[in-house]
Amino acid sequence: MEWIKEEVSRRLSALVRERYSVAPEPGGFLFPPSSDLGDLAIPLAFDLAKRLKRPPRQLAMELAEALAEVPGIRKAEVAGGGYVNLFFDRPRYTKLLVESLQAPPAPPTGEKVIVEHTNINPNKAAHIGHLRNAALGDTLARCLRFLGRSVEVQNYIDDTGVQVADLVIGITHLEKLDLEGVRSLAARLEREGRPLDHYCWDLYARVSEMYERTPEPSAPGEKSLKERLRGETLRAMEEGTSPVAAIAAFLAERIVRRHLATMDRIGVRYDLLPKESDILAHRFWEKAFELLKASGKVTLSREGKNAGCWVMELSGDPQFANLAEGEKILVRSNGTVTYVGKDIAYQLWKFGALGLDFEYQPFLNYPGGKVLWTTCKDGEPSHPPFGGGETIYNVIDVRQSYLQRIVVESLRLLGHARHAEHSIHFSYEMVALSAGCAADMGLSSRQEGSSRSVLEMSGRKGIGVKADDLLDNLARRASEEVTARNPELPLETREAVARDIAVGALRYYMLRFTRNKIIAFDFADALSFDGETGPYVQYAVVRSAGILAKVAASLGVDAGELPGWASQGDLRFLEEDLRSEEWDLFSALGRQRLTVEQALGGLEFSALAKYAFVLAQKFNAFYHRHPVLQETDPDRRRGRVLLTHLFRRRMITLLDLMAIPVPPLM
RNA sequence: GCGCCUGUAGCUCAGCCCGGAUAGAGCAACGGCCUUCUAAGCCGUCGGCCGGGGGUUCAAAUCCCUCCAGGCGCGCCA
Repeated sequence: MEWIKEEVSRRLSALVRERYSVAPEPGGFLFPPSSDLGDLAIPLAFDLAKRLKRPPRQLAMELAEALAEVPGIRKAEVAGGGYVNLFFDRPRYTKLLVESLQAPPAPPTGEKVIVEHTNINPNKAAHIGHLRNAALGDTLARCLRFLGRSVEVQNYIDDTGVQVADLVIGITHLEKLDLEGVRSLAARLEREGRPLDHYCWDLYARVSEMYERTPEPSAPGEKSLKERLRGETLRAMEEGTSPVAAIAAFLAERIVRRHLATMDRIGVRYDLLPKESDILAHRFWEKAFELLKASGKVTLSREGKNAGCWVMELSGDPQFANLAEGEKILVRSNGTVTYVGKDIAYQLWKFGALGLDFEYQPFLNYPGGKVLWTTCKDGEPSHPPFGGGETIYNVIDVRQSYLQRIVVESLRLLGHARHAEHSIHFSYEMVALSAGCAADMGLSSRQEGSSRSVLEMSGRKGIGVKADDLLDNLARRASEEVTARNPELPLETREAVARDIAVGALRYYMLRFTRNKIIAFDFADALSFDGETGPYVQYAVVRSAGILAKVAASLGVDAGELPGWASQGDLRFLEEDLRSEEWDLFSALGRQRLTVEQALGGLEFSALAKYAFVLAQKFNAFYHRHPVLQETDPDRRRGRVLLTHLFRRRMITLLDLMAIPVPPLM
């Protein structure tokens, strides 16, 4: 696809310049609605018509005449009001497509990209909203690598925040446990097979309930129970030596490991876990604060509402117009730094613009040898380089847009205009529970009656669907289906296939919606394996393997020899039928790279999912109508084997970008 | 109040950035296809004032303005 587009673009530019004496504009390409209308459509004549004041159809005729000469183009037709539709030389295109399979992947370029995603507070189990974040972030990282970028994936751990503090309060005040008690609780839960993070999900919700039950302080100025407990606990956590701090550290680490296990189930892994406690310990904020003060944009507010706070001046953007006095507080009047402040420091470090670094140690070894590192106090002298990215993607839900804007703006204020340009907030809408789903769970959604109503999940209230539970449900459903179809297989095999299907269904579901659409989560939708779903796509790929295996067996050759055997055929039969399903699939398979580039350009990975689905649909249409094994014409038979092989190879690559596994059977 | 997002078939969504060919899928409903490479499949039928109005244009779901409905954000929380 690429070679032909480049050549056509070149010809068009030259033609426009020489014959019509106007500046060539990078004209777009379209794909005709169906491949019998052509393989590539050029709407350039419409644009020229406007500029030259000539009828579009006439111009299109002239363009078509010139383009018919391009090597690789079989013919050029004028259609509609003035489209030029190009028909590729099908055998030639197909040969090039097959050759492209041999091309080695591009080695990573030196320019480093950092993708930060997941970022779950380590005080409760991951829910399906976190799965959307991780699936998007992971697909982004995989696509960047596919296009040859070198990528570092970070999962930021807020191990010193109020959320962890609240959990600790639950342990110490509701469960009345000390450090030893927590350890034995964790051990007991493990023996019983109950995940610690699931237990904490409930406990955290109980803490919120307790706060709500407690009456407000009677005297003005008196602190509420919540404020008092949080204050005490956070202070103890910061001091770092108290038993409370040890409880917090123990729970946070155990829960992080649980999150990593959950994410590993869906194929998501990380390079580094930067911890908030280490941002504080390595004095990142102090350094960032110096820089901010030196810039003159951050000053101590002496009067008004924000008196006693260090604030950053923000103006010139209507979004910031609502800030009290046009300033954003970075340091509170009690001397503590806000979340935004810490995030500015972290973002500076990610660009290598802070002048400080963390210390590092391995956190765990993934099966297969990959090491996940974490920041720490006394690190190992030798470690891979972290941070210092050229471009940073922060995968964070859309509700944080405002804060992300402030962080980017602060980079600009510090004179890092280029870094500001390369700070990308990859935002997406939340996952909420559909009205029906909420009702099933005994909850009521905000607006009864309205079909679009949803219920926002809330970790604080314990409202939501846990990631593990959804995955378990999917695997159970898949297992039933696999067993119904393959009762003779050993249980172990059936379960392994079921796991692949569960992951495929989940990853596809999380990707199929555009990112600014709220996912109204519904069990019926998420557990469906029919139609536009992961299993539909997986099934097509599994079928392709089945067909290839049968062909290889009937020929008495090894499956590996099939591509060589198949490419010896004469592909001219593809030219015979304009509406050939075979050609339609070959043609679509050539758009893989283009699709990945467009998905990345628009940060819209639903396009990738859609493309995989369309390919699967086309493959289904193809093999239902065109038998491979029974075909008697030797060239067609080889051609169809080639097509099946090409489909399989391309789909495996494509599905890997979304971490959708390809099961050995279904 | 200000900012952002959403509104397309009964339901869930593509298409909108960058205007162009009869507005596409999936689910649901209905009717067909398993003695022929796995029916998680295939084929067909039904279903649309593209939220309303105005404008720009040869051409608008797509661009501009405006209104309506819904969601989110705007903390010395994160």
